[in-house]
Amino acid sequence: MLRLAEASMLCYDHIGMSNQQISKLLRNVAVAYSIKDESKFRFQIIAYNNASEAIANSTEEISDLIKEGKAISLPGIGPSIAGHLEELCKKGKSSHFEWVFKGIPQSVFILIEIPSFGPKKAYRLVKEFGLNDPRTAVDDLEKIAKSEKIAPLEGFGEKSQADILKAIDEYRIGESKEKRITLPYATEVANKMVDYLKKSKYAQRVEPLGSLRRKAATIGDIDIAVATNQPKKLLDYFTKYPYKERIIEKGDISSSILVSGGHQIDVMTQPKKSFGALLQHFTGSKNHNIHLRELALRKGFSLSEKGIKNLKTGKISEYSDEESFYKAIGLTWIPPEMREDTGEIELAAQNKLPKLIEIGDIRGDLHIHSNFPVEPSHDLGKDTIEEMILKADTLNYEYLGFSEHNPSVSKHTPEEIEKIILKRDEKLEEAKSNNKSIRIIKLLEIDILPNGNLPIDNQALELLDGAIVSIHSSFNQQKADITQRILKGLSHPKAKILGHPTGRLINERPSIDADWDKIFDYCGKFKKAVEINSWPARLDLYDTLIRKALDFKVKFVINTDSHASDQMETMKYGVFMAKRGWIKKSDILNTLPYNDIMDWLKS
DNA sequence: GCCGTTTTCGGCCCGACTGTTTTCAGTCG
Repeated sequence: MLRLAEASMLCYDHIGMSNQQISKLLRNVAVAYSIKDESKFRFQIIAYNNASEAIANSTEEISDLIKEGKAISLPGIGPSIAGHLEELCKKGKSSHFEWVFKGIPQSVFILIEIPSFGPKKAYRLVKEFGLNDPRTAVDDLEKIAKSEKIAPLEGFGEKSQADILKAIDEYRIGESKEKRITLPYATEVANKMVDYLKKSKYAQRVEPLGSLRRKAATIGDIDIAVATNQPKKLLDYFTKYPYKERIIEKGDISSSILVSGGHQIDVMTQPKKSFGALLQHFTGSKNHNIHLRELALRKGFSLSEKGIKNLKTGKISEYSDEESFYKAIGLTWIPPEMREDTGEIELAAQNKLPKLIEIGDIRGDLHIHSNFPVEPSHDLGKDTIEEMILKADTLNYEYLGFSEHNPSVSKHTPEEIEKIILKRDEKLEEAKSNNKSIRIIKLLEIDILPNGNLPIDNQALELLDGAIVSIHSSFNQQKADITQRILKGLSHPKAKILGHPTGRLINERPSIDADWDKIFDYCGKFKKAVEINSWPARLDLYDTLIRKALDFKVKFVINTDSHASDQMETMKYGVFMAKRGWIKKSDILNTLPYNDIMDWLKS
C-alpha cells in the first residue's frame, strides 16, 4: 500500500514528508497539468518542475520550513505553491492539488518512472487498458505488450511495443541497483572511452563533459564531446565500441550506447570551429544553461551547441573555445564546478567570481592512518609511517598529520592508552629525524561517543597537537540529540577538526540528520575546522553544505582519510568538492605553512 | 506559477532523436 500513498501523496502524516516526497509530489502536479492541458498550463508545468527540483536539491528540511511558513524563502517556491504546501501540512490535504489530480489514475505516476515514459504515454496506456491498480500497473502493462495489444493502437507500432517491454526491463533493473556511480569510477569508464575515440582518425578533439567535468560527487550518464568533420563516420566508430552492450540512440550528430556494467555513454559532435559552444552546452548543468540562455535572449542572442545566433540578423557566430563564448554574452569564463545556477552567472556578469582553490595550494594532509599498532576500535592503516611520509614527499607536501583511530577503550586502561600514544610519539620522532623535508603533526581521530563524550581522558589528549573528532556509531540519533552530541564532542580544547561531518557513504548510508546551522555557527565562532573528506565514497562535507558552512565563516581542512599511501592521491576529489562549494585558498587551513597550522592547533 | 542590475507585467532554453507519421508529438538532456 505504500506505493499507493506515494503515487500522488496527498496524505500528509504527522511525522511530515521528506524533501524527496515533497519534490515528487510537485513533480506529479506538473505531470497532472501536462495531462490536463499542456498548452494551457505550460508555465505552471515549468514552475512546478522547478519547485520540485529546488526542493530535491535543498539542504534545508522543507517540511520544517513549511511548518514555520518559510517555504517561500526558497527560490522556485512562490506564494501559491507555498500556500498549497502549508494547507497540506495543516489539514493533511490540499484542495488545489486534489483538483489537479482529479480524474488522473494513480497508475500514471507509477508508469512515469519507466524510462521513455512521459505524462502523455503513461496516461494514454492507463486509459486505453484500464490500468487502474497502481500496484500491478507495470506488470499488467507488460502482459498487454507481450500479448501484442499495443502495436495496433494509433500512434504506436511494432517497434514501440517492443521498446516498451525493453523499457520495463530497464525500469526493474534500475529499481534494484544504484544508478549513479562515484566520480573516480566514472572517470575510469570515461577515460577508456576517450582513449578509444582518440584512436579514430575522424576525432580531432575528445573531452568528457557533463557532471563528470563539473566534478559532481556521483555521475549518472557519461557525456563525451568530439570535434570532427565526419560526424557520421565518427559515430559509426563510437557505436562499434568493443565493450558496448547495445545502442540506445544513433543519429547524425549524437549517439548513445550502453556499455558493460549498465553505464550509458552519450557522444555529441560538432565541427572544431564550433567546439567551444559544444563544450559549454554539454557541460551543463541544465539549469545553468537555461539561465544563460534566458540572459542571452534578453540581449538579443539565442545560444545553442552550434554557437550564438544574433536574433536580429539571424547570423550564427561560431566559437572554438569556451572563454570567447562566455565573453560574447558579457560574462567571464565560469569554472565548470560552479555551473549549477546558484548565483555564479550573476557574479560572472560583474567579474566577481571567486578564485577557487587548486590542488597545488594544498600543503599537507591532516587525516591519514598508518599501520602503527595503536590497537584501535576501528581499522588500522596498511602502510608504515615511513611509507606515508615518503608518499607525502612525492606529493610535495610540507607537513603530514598522523591521525590513527584512538586506541580501543574497551581493551585498555587510560594508562595503557597513554603508553600507546607515547610509543607512537617515539616512532614519529624517529621518522622525523630520518626525513627532514616533511614536518610531522601528532593527531588522533577520536570517536564522538553517542553521549558526546570523547573516549580518551585529558592526560592522553594533552600528548597530542590536536584531535579530529568524528562519529562512527549511532548515526540514527534524533536531530537534536546528534547535534548536541557533536557540539559536546567539539567543545574539548584539543578537538580541532570535525571529521567527515555528515557520515554519509555514497549509495550506502545517508547523512546524519543534524542541525547544520547550529554546528557551523559553533565551528565558525570557536575556530573548529570542518573536514572536507576526499574519500570518494564519502566526499563529506558535500558541495551544498560547504556553501552553507561558508555563510558561517567556517574554515575547512581537506583531508584524504588515507588507510594506505597510494590513497593519499585522492586529495584531488576533496579539492573538486571544495570548488563545487565555491571555496578559495584562504578558506582552507591546510594551505597554510606549518607554523601557522601549529599556531591554530595551539589556539 | 515564478521572477526581476533594462521588467511588479510580460516574459518563460534549445535542439537531437525516435517512431509514427508525410509534418509531428513525445521524450530526453
